[in-house]
Amino acid sequence: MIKKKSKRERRGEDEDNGFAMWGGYMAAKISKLEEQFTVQAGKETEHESNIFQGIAIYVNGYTVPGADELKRIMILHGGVFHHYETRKTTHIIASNLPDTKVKQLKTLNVVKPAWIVDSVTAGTLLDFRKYLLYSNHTKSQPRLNFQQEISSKKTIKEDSELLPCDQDSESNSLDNETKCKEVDTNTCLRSENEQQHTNHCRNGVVETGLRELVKSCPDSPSLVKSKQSPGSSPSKARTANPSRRTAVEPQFLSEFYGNSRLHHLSTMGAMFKEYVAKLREDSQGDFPGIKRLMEWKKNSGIRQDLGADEDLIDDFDDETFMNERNKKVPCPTKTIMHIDMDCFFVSVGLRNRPDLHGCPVAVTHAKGNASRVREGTNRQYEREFYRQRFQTRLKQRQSGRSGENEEVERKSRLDDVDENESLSEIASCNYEARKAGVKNGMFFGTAIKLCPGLKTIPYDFEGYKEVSYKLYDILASYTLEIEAVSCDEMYVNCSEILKKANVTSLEFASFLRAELKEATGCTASAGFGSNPLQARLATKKAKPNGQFHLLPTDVEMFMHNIKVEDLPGVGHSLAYRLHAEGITDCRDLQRLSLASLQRKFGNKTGETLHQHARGEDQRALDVCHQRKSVSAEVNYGIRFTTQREAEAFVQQLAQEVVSRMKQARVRGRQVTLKLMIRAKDAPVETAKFMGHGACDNISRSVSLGTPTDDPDIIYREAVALERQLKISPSDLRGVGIQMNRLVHSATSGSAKSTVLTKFLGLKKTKGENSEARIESDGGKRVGTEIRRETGLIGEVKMEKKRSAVNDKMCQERKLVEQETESKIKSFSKAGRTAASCDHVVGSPVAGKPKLTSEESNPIPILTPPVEVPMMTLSQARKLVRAWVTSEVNPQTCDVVMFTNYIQRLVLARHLEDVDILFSLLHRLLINKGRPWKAAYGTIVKNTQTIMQTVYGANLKVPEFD
DNA sequence: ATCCTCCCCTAC
DNA sequence: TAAGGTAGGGGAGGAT
Repeated sequence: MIKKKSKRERRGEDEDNGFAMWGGYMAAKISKLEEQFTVQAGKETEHESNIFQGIAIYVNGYTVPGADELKRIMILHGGVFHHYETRKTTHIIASNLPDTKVKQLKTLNVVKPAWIVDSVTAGTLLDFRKYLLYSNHTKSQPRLNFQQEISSKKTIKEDSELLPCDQDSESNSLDNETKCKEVDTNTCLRSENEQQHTNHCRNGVVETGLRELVKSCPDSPSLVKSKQSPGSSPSKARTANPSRRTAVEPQFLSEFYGNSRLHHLSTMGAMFKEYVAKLREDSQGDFPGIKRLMEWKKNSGIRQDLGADEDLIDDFDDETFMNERNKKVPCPTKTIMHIDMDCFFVSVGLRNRPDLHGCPVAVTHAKGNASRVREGTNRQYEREFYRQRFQTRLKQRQSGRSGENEEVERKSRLDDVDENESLSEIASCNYEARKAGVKNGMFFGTAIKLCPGLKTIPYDFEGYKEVSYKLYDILASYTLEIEAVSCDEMYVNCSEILKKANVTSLEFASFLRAELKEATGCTASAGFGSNPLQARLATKKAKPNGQFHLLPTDVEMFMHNIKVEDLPGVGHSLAYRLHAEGITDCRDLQRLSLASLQRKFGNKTGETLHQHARGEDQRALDVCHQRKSVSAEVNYGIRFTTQREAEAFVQQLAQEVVSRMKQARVRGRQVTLKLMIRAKDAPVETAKFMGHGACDNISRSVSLGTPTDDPDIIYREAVALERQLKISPSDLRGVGIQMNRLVHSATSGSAKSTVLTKFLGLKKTKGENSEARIESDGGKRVGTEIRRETGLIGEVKMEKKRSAVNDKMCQERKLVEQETESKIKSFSKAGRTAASCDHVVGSPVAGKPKLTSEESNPIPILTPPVEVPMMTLSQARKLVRAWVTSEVNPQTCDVVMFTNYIQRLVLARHLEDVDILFSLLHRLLINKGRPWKAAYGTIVKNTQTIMQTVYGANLKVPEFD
């Protein structure tokens, strides 16, 4: 991509090569930006400017562009990026913060990411006050009034002051009319201009309001949690149909991911694996932690035992000293440390809650122990269903195998909750709660019965991340022989540290844990051993807030009493099977021969059990991890009624997977679709609200000829697989897309994609489809009624052929198209044609092993691909403005580009942005001639097409008479 | 034997 | 109400 880029730059801009985007202005702007990034790609550390001199940001939560990108921008332009908020942080960047969080961030400036982006675009540091996410009057009256007003009139309107602050004031009141969105009447409401001006620079607030409003339009039946102040009533209208809070909603995916503990757990795990790899890459080989440790050791005087530094360790309980003698034993072999924060989520959550000190506390979404009873649910039935299926599977597995099997009772989590009690899960609970029998993963309904005094605290995902960074940063100051396990847990090869600082493992642990406590306010436990297994078991013994070194001489005895379920790799299922064999601890396990273990549990599993039972573990630390798959799946809130809804969701997932692949800089050669399907006879209404209930899991995969990160291809492959399975959409309970057989791109590490280059990258490969569509509309004047997807595809593709000879078509795009064709051919060769033109036009597919011809309905091309728009609204607005003002008549190429971008916004379900852009364009074109207005009509038409595909409805846009 | 696909299991 | 994700390992059974 970089090569192409420079070629383009040399060629100049007047050539309509598809890169000229929205006219000469665009090209000039972009090549300038690209130039910057090319330079930057070559030398990451080089500074482009010092715009952000003296600015230190901390990114809180999800932003566009993301934290990584903002970090890069900051570094590039002389600023500082903090992974967590420190005293030196000058600004917090956020797009969306709950009020409680804003309150926590009292004094600091919470600024929208557009401040950073716009400052770079402007080449100078803009006034951040215009980008404040919340002004001092967070719940300002204007907004309140605004809400009341619309609610009283049952009308939703959009404000013209949505125009970003940096815009000139050419907006006029006309906007107010044209942007009106009706809810249930045809009347539009204009709000007072004065009020709008009050709001003018509070983009965050206004946009949030808008987001909700736009979503409430009938065309996009959405339900977004309203964040209005109490008393404002629009939210009431929303709750009229509460059952719609499913994956059908455009915002579902982000809202779900934003609240899913498991999602955060996973992504943070991956994140810190990457972080360690990056630290290793960037390391200069200096480890200040070792110096600190040596200093401490020196100052702790003659006494070498741990009592030397009372201050440091008096927080720790007796566990700290439990095998104090160990420290005198020299350790000839490798020393592995396993370190793990104690009940991580709770610890982090309790940092600012001294009032809860000593109380049993759990982190959960539950607000109380009430669970609305819904018609058709039957928890006992579901529980019985799970039990029976488990037994059936067990029998299947045991058939053909020898062994006397005891019937062991298997507990279900549903056992201890009554019909109306909360099924919200406990993500983490502290040791006070554990004493009462509360466990992680338990339903709140169960937990509160076991521990009536249980206090609950909310999730704080940003807090977890912040503490994790501190944890990793501190550890990385000692060594980089680290294997990240998760956000709060890692293995560390300590051999070097102990040798260099001449300390014992437990001295190091004491020092380290005190340091961690100091830095994070949370306690950690550490275990040492000569391999990861031993270290891990040692940690288990050390917990909570302790440390333990399992010495080689003690391993044998130690292992005897370890329960099988405490061995890593032994979970519910294997533990059950072992128990059924009468094996409960490692002593039992040791009595079995390797061969018999392998016979019973499989080769590898048997061997692992055999070794682990003896405390053996040959595994080396994986310090530079490379991922093997990327996936996104949702098994919550999946309630579709139509195939179209299901496919639209698959498309969102494809997009999600792609953005993760891009971040990880990988492409995949295999697409796997994972579905959860309501089991036969399982109740339609699940016990858990929006849960998946009793399901059958199905996965189907497909190999591609070429590794891809194209959302379009992935989407089509996934949908092809889904169709093939012929599942009623209403029975779907979970959907996932996984990419396997990854190819890691070696070069892109330094050539990170940027806001604009990502955007452009898509343009270059994807321009042809939308161009075709434009041709089709412009040329044939297709009627206004909605075309069926199938017909559309055929049409589009035919038109595409014709458009290939269009002399407007740029050289480069033709080239790309050829490439695409050849790519397609290679797919066919691999036996897969879902991505090919043939398939798309609906003709039977030749040489297709899996799809029979009658199944191969054309898959709607929801092209352009659903890339999350990588340009901020503000940037897009500037470009539109520049486009219209710089050209006498619109160029086709630019129309294509703009349409493409708008379509992508629709696919990414950013209707609010689409709306704003249309209003802007409409306003700018009012006094323009016919060509411009025709172009506008074309853009609208093509947008409605994609609207139909995604939402099944048109978007209300301003029109010319 | 070895590979592939479709599971299942485990861990956080 | 509730936010049941995600990566990796491995087994069974069929294809080569």
